[in-house]
Amino acid sequence: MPTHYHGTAEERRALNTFIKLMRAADSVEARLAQRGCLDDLTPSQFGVLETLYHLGSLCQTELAHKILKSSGNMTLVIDNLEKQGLVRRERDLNDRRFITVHLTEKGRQTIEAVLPCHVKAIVEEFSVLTPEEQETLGELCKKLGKGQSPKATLVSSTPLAEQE
Amino acid sequence: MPTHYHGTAEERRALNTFIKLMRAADSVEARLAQRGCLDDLTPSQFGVLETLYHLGSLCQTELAHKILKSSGNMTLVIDNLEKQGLVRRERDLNDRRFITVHLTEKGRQTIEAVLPCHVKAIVEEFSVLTPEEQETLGELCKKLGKGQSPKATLVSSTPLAEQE
DNA sequence: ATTAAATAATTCAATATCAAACGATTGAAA
DNA sequence: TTTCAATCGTTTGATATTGAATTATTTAAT
Repeated sequence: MPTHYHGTAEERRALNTFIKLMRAADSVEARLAQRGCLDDLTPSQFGVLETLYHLGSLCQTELAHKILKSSGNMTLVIDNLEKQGLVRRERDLNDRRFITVHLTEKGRQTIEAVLPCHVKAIVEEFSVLTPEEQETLGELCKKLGKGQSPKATLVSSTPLAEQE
Repeated sequence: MPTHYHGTAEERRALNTFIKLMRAADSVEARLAQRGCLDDLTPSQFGVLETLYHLGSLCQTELAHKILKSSGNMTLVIDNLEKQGLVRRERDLNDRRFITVHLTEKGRQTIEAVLPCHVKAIVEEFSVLTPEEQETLGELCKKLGKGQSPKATLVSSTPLAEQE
């Protein structure tokens, strides 16, 4: 029956902050998912649709970079979106290695139907913080995220709002 | 060629904070993973081992609750840990519905070998923030995470450090 | 005591996710 | 021009993840 972690004050502070950060991110994400705004779309699917909607057609590698997933994963996500008729693949004629992914009309309608509800939900989630607190949180997170390697998550990494 | 999201100031503030929060969480998590401290352990596997190490033997439902995953998922994660000889299942004799999961000697050695490196990595990640900034970040995240539904992530949800 | 509701773990189907290996294509170097 | 390196997308194998259905067991209610 071992006891809990004990370390220096510095270690405990970092660990506590780490845990709270992760819990906050997960909590918000889970509650957003539970609201059901995203309907049947998985987070990655939503991320792709939203990215295409806001940035226009992109190739798969760019898309993977935007939602910060692997290229192999992107193949599957696009596959599933294509099955649902939400996106369309188009081989690039200039450079046949590339495949451009387009939003279909149905895809556009889908993202437009989902977006307002999702934005509203996010605003509600953050309403527990004052505007100033939100600014502060944003600043601190930015510093923390800045590190060396760029990585982020699904929905969160999409250009829903601009990163400065 | 649609443009980016435009909304009220309130909406943009919430969206920006949301994105920065998610990016920060993902960045930190990804960089921690890249350091390779966790060796071959997946985040969930690490979470289970660490929870057992710090809290002692638990049944699967408790374990699932601790690392905030579904019970179905827990079955698989424990399966894989058992294959590696890191944990051991034991049917509860008083209530045969329960299965207690124990850390094996090999499991204990594994988590003890991995933990110091991981803690060190977390401290390094958060060293971009001053102690005060870490406290502030922790406070704000706590408020945000407090919401109704409890949810968190793998490693982060483990009792590495105590939640107050 | 028998039945009904609740709970624990498992299973299943679908999707996600990565890393690594691979095939196709392109562009640059020899 | 031929070859080589780089890049793109796909495939594969392993693990994760959820939600829903299922089985086993226990507890509570009748």
